[in-house]
Amino acid sequence: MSWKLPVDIATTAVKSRLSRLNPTNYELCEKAIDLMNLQNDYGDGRDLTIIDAYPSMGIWSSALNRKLNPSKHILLEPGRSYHKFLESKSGIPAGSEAIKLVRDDPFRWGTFTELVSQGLYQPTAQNDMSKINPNILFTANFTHPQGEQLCAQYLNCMWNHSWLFQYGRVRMLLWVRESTAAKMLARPGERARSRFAVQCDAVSRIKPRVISNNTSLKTSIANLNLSTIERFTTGEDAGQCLSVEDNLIVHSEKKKISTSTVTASSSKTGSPVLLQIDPTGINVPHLDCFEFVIRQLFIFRGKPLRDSLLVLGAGAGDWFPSRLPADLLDKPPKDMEVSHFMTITEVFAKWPFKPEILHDFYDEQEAGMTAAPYSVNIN
Amino acid sequence: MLRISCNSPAVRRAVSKYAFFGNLKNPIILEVTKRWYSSTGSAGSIGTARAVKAVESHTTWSTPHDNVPTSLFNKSSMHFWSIFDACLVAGQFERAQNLLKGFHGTVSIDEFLKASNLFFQKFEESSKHDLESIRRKFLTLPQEFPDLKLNPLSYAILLKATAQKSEFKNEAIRKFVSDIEDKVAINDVLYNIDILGIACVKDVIKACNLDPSALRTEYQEILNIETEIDAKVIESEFKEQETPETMKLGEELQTESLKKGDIASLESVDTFGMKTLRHTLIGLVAQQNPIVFDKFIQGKKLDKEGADAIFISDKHNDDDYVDFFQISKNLSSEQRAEFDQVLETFNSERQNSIESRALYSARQKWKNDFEKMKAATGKIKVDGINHLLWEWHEQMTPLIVEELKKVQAMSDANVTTKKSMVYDPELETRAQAGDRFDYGPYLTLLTPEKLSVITILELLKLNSSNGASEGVMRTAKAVLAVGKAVEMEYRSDQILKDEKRVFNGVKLTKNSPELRKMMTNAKFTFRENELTKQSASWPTEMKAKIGSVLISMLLHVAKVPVKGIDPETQEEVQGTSPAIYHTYQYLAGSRIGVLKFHKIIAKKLSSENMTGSIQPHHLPMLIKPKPWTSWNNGGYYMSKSYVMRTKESPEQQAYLKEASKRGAMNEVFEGLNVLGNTSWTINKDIFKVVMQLWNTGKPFLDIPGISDDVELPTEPARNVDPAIRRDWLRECRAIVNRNQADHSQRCDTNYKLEIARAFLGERLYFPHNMDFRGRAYPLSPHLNHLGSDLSRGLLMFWNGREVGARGFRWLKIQLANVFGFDKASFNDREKFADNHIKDIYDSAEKPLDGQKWWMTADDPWQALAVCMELSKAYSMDDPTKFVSRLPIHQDGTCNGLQHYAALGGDIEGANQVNLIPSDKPQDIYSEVANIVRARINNDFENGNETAALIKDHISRKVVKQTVMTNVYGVTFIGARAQIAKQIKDLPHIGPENIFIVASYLTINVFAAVRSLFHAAHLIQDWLGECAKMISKAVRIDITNRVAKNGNRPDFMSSVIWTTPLGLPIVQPYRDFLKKQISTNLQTVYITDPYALEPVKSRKQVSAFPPNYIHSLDATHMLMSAIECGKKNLSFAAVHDSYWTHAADVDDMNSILRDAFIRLHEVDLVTKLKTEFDRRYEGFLHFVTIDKNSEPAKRIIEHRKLHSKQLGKSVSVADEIEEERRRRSMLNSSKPSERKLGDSMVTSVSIIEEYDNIEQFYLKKKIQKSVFVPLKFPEVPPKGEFDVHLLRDSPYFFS
DNA sequence: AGATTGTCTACCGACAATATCAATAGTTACTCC
DNA sequence: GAGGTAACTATTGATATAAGTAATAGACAATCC
Repeated sequence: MSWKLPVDIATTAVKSRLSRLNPTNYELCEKAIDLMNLQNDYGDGRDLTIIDAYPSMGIWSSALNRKLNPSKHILLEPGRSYHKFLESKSGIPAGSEAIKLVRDDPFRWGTFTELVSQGLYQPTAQNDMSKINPNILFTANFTHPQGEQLCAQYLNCMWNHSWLFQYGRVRMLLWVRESTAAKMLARPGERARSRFAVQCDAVSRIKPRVISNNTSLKTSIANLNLSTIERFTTGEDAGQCLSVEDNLIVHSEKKKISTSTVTASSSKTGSPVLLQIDPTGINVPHLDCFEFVIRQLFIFRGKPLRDSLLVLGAGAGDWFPSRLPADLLDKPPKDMEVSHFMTITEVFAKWPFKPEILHDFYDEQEAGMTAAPYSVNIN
Repeated sequence: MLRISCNSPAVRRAVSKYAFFGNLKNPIILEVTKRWYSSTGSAGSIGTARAVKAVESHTTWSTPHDNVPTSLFNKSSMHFWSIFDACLVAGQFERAQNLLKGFHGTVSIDEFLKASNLFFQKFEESSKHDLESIRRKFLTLPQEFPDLKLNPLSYAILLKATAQKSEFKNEAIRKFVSDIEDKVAINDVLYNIDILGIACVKDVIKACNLDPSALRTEYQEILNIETEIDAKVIESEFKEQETPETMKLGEELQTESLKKGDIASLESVDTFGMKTLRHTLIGLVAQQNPIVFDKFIQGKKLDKEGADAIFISDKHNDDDYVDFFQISKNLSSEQRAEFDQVLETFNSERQNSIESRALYSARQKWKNDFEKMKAATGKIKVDGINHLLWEWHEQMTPLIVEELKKVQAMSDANVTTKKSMVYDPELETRAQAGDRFDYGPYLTLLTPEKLSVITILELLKLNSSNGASEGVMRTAKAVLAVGKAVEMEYRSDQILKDEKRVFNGVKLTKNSPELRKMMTNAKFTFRENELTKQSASWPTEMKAKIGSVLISMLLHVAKVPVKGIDPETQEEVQGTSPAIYHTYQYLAGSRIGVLKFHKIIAKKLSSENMTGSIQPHHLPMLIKPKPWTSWNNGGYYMSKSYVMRTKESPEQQAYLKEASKRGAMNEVFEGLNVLGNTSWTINKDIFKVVMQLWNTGKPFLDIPGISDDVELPTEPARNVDPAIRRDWLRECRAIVNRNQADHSQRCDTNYKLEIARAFLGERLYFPHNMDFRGRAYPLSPHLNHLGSDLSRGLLMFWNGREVGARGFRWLKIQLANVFGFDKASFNDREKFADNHIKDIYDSAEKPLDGQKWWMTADDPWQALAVCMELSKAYSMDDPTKFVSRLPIHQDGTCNGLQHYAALGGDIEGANQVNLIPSDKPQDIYSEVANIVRARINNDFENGNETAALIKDHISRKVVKQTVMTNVYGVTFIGARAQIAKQIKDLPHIGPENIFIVASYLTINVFAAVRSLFHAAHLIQDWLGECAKMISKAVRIDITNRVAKNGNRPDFMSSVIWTTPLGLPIVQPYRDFLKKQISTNLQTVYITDPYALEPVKSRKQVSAFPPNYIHSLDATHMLMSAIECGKKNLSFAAVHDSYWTHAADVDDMNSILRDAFIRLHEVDLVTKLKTEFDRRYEGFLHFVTIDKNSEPAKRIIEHRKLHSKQLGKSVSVADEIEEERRRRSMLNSSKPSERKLGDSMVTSVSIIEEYDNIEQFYLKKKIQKSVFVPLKFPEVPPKGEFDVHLLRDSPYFFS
């Protein structure tokens, strides 16, 4: 009951308003899956459920399906124009219970709770926390404009052990824009080092598995840092990642395909990158504080901590300097490791005058307007 | 073939005929003196190129036809004037001279002379320079700039120096006069009294034995007073408007006097005004009412004048202050007239004092409280925050002094470039030092004390402004507000200084009120002098820098005592925390800098006594506002006020200034003056009730209670479903939001009440100015009659009028109106009051302990006020003899639609909005609801399921907002949101259906409104269409700047029109050019107002119809105001709600009807079209036509050809250039060239060959962008409605 | 140059994102002819 | 002493930031081949 390649996508124009970058190179997909050695973690797929968000035409999905042979493969695809590729008539074996197309938008949290409540699958919490959750694999195409937001939110869930991560260390395989990947992968000291990357580092191991090696476009911060590419191509992590021309990731013959679906790299956001994100299952202590600390500190990402302490709250200048090592105080946040932030968080948590509300409730839209002098007098 | 150049004299005459219509003066501002196309110079590319360059060097407005000068709005010149002025006043003459050098050559010689004279003047005034060095300067400067020719003003400055600084004055003067004889006439020199000062002029007259009658006439009067007085010099009591010593720069002085405490200065000073007033009152009152008199004699706090009297006294008991209102009220009418006049004189000095000394009094108040607190040791609880403010102020001042020393050092070192700034790299960065070079001169313009007080006051005020959450405000806003406040204060100082220059040494010798009045008037005249009155406003970025320097100092020192737990010992410790700190917040991924008040401070600000924290130019006035005489002259006396709120749009300012200069706005000024001359007082009875409620700290009516700590719902566990957490977060946000809204409302109310308290028993006035459409607003923001129900309830007219029978009826109708019972006939409304007599008594007598019927009203406070009046009236034997002070409102019913109906002559529409007489008011909202209901029932019968859901829930309320906003051009989406909000709580419509139902309902409401106001919509559409054309049109007399977008030109023309009263209106909607400016605290992102960017076409279009209508309703209001002023009615207005005494309502009603008729007797729309035709004549309109149409094909061909000629692809600029060449040939004087022009082909000439090019217009798909000559659509046909009918329509305004 | 993608959606009173880094423009200092 | 260049700084421009979005329709501006 394997899933064949969809109908000849090269001849089918797909009209879509969701501007995703869809990997269309089936062979590449298979290669990537082999590289990740997924079979190792999921065995014969008998106990595996794949939750597949935004599969589009299902090229990547079919490769995954073929390779892992999951007992359930749930496709969450709200884009109507894609449905014709994902319905039984197109390559998917008719009557297959294993492959289920759900037309809800994975953007809504409700979509996932409904999967459970409607009995599409019954997740159980994982026992052996030393491994990746063998029963659930989450994959998604987050190359559309809201994709990065979803990445960030799911990562947040990882911190909170909510959403799928309440079941344990659920792996995520995400196709994201290169600009997103660059943010997530940046290491201390790199230009793109961001709050986002620290968050990733804190709770997961994250690796790019397919990247584009089109170095001619690698000037912007939106693209993967050259050193990152090197790291995964020729450097320390060589061989862990496929580095190909971007037209090999999407489809080489884009002329025949409607541009909106299969656009290759745009200079702004880059070509699609496949990320493998393995949660470490760690519980970050003082989560509220940690979130606050990194959010605030990254405002002055380039200034030595010593000079930007005030963003942590009024009077921070009196509390921290004596309680933190001098070399840490001299580091700017962009050069810090997760452990550094942890140290700062520790001290912050003990601070008696730390700001009371750590969440950012600032919201302009609805503020004011109540004291309107000549308010609308409704009667 | 259509020819554009219909610029014939005949047309011009036809146009100018419209300059007057009806009996209304209507100067259209534009005056075309030249043919526009020849204004760019000769034809041919070379000439054009040169012209283009000249044009680009300064701003151009929307159109060349209006002859509105641009030169003053040149950015670099603005910057020059502001920094030049600052340097001079700061005494940095080296740098100023350096600036002057740079200025030379970049401007006209006149402008340069002005600058040089300013230089001379300040140089002369500086104590640093002796006569010799001044003389030298007068020699060397003209040497350095040979084209600089001194004028009489220059000599006046030198003369003044000579007179003042010579040892043998008379001889020196005589010598000087004879020396300059051949260069300039001495009378011309003496003409500059504003420079010389009265004393000096007299010296000269005496020394040279001149004939004073040859001098400037308006000065004769004041000179005469003096001459008279000089004979018998006695001691003058006139108090110098001296800056109090403690406000002077210099730390020795400051610490010294601060330490010893100024209590003494607060003690009573029996001033002249006081004496007069007392005298008068003794005279008046002795025979009349001994009780009032006694009270007055014992009046404890009146002995301090002006600002001190207003602010320092806590008017908590009746005995704490003198109740002028009570006094006046109890006098007989002749006595009252006399008293009122004396009060005016008395108050004029107090007003002066308020405006010039308010900062000082605020500071005194803080200090008093501080010392009171210190005296009461042991008592930990201290009310208010004033003692804290005092501490901040005390600590901040030395920091400013420190900073000023650095600036002084810079000046001493004669640093003239930023590069040469010296700084200590240990302490600050190069950038900081560089910033000091920029802001330094400005900072020295005020004393450190003032700067510190301003900073504190501004921040406090900002906290109550909208959008500030609990103690949170945006840094950018704060920084600019402080900068602006500093500038304002500087201007006030300058005004004082100018006044002092003129009156220096002049002593009043006789204490007659008349004399003093003359003196006061003279001072108003001379307050502005030729040199300083045009001073350019400070650049925004400078304001930001100044503000940030000051705020960062305050952040540094402002502390608040807190209790905390020591982390080590776990003991409770007393400590201090920063009172304000700077941080950042995120808004949708964008970082926003904010300043946060410490919680303790924030709470105090929302609840406690704020006396002493209000800026003077935020207060009502004690005397009649200075009448408006020009765009920047009127309103407050000491602080500069502007007649229009111009949104920093230079084009608006330019038009306004020009109109003001041409005297086109005198009627507008007159109307505003009427509004300003209406005298008010605080309704003490209401105030007492409010205070009783307020002091509980509990919520009442619309006022939220003092918020305790925000209670947020408990945070759900982290690992719950994200949706739950999201909901929680949302809820928190909502709570925080509500809280912050409550907070600012409470702060705002606090301000209002403090002002009301301060003005208890006073007579007060609201100076008014306008928004850019001409609608009038009081200048004082907190407490005014435009404000909330509470504000309105607190105010009443100072003068009383016996109501009479009709007035009594109007008083009752007013009650029904404020209860929302305003849809009924007058008789029914009157009955409403009669039926509630019991309630009225109960409410009036026991507002808080009775049935509280008044609280059920729509406008409870105003209702209570009416109840109180009515109960007094009812309890009189003859209620018609009751003297009422309550403003009675007459509101236009859907005023916007009234104007539309009148414009369109739409009978049906006119009927709906009460333009046509009827025995019962029409209620348009109900009518719309009815139509909608009918439509929906019909659908329901045809089986529409959505209709079934909503059919029984269509109320007036559901449709009201949409009908109202329809006039403002609400879109379908917006209207649907409104309706969704209205129906979202209907239980039987599930949340999932709200959207569908709302959409369905909206469609029907729109349809109903359209059907009811068909004609109105035709006009609305026509206005929109015109606006669209204008904002999509290009001028061809100048080269358009290179568009960002290659295939679309930048559209630079905004919609401009003139109201029937002659007010030019310029829509300000353009892209802004925003820049990041680095300041001490953070960078701020601010707009550069002097960059004229392309218009926001969309906004221009959507805002024009409502703006036009509003400009008409503003006109109507001003016309009515003028008439009411002539008839001596007390008149106030809230846009389309006109107020007067009950007794005068009938008069006002007839006046406002007449005004409306006069306004609409003329075909305003046609007139507008004529104005547009004229103003935008010759423009090209950018449209898209069908690509496959014949003209499109021909144009494509032509472009190919053109492209070949150019050797590159044709840009829009090229195309415009080509057309310009053709037109200049067509208008050439040489027949040969004209012939050439006739035969020339451009893409526009191709278009012109088609009579009806509109047929090819296309919005979709296969389109081609082309230029067509701008041609406004014909106005929609006017209907049969005769506007005169409304004279007899009782409910037109009701 | 034309299709596609993105934004915005009621007037006025009452506008407001900021830190950082790369690239460019502008200066000064210094060398060499 | 002129000219040129290296070295440096100031200015300008581009970009990331956070992290529920929410549905609908239609015009218009911006962007990307």
